[in-house]
Amino acid sequence: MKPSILKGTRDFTPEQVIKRNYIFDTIKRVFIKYGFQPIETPAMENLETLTGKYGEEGDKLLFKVLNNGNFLEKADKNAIENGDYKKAVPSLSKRGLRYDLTVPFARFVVMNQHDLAFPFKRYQIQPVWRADNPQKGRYQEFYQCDVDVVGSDSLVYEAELSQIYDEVFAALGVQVVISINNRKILAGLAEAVGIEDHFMDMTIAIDKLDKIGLEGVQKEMLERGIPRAASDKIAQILEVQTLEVLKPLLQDSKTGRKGIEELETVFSLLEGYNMHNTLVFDITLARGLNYYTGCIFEVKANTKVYPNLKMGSIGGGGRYDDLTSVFGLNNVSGVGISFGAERVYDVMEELNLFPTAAEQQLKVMFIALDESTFPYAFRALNQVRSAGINAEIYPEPSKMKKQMKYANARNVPFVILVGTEEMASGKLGLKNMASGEQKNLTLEEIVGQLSN
RNA sequence: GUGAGUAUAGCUCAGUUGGUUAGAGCGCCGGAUUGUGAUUCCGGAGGUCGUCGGUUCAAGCCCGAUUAUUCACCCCA
Repeated sequence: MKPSILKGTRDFTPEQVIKRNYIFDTIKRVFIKYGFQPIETPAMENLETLTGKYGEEGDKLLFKVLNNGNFLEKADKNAIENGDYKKAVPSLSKRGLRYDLTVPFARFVVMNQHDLAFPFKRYQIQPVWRADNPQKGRYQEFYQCDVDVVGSDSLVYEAELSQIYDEVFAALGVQVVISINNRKILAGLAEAVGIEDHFMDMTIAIDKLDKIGLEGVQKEMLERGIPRAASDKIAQILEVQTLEVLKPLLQDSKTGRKGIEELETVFSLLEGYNMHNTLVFDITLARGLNYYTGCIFEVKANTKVYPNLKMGSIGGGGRYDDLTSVFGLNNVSGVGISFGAERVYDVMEELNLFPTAAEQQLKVMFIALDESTFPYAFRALNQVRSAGINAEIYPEPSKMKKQMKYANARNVPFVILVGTEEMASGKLGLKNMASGEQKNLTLEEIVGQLSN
């Protein structure tokens, strides 16, 4: 058969894995620095745990796992005959692949609530799966890197999460714009123009602003049943750039005032912190997910610095006051952000931001020239390894040309040549593959040189 | 789920209004050089033109279907 891999999935070459780990390691280091602890959850969850948490669209994109054994026996035959596939699903599949890391985390918190110290700060770096059609920067299997805090509504965490975004992208060398808004401000906006019942429609439309423009947003709002007078007013307010200007406009809305106050607190906590990137209040930031209740975040590569880059958001998050309640634990507030590692990778690749040093792992390769020197070279290899140097030996003493070619293909910085002369003198040939320079040195001298 | 584009050597791609034996660059293998890779020179291998069907004297090229893939919409990281 012809080998192939599934749509939207990828194999990774050693070079790619090394680069991906560079991103993961950088993110992890910052998470740990801010006091977050790692957890892991299974790739598969009870389908029931996942369904209904991401809206109707999300349910469609959930990967469902077919039951084992004779799954037809227990299938809901009525539903199947009536063509009601949605109703038939629970009888055919009791498991699904996780769609994000937040819902499994909420499940985890509820199940382990008696063993956790609150506020509980966790990070989690694992793959998730979505049956979405792939396109640029979008895959069916991809990693998310999440940090969340549950069990506190302190705004200090919003401030910390902003700093985490800032530090990670500073460390990776990507210049970003971190946008921050507050769902309460959007709620206040809906209140101020009298369309509380169309709150969702309004946020979905606003969320598309950078894609379809202000007129497009107005059009979308009209299509979604928001009266023209209200949409005009909203459009007007969306042009507001600062909290100071916004404040009087939302004065009549208690929720709106609270949202502004929260953002002011976050900004004041961050006073004196030396931000490497841009953190901006952006009233047009909405985020589609409707479980957010407070501050919301989104990160994009800075288009002023990289005008030709075409990539959507590379991170997002926010506060959700009641995520665990669907699993039976009420009044536990959480706030968290996520890094889209795959998109960060694509951005860094496009901008050529990976350090070349990260690609080199093997330091030296031994080349034995004949059968009699091979065991000698192998023992020398072990000594080099004992000194903590990454090393290997070409598996057979074949033609030097062939061995050199392999070393070159492997991108090894040094080779050590071992022939009968070298074995007799105890001085091995250390060759620098980049410069071509070659010196005869004792094993001790070689170890000393390679240890630098 | 909806729409558009693409499918030719291991990779990136040419291929004329349909007309002899389908090409290039890179890579791969061998040699120049039996103790030196990357550079140079010489030689070589490698294709059911995604798949199935149709039109035609003749199809890589035209038509239909199908699969894969890319991009966009919806939604999202």
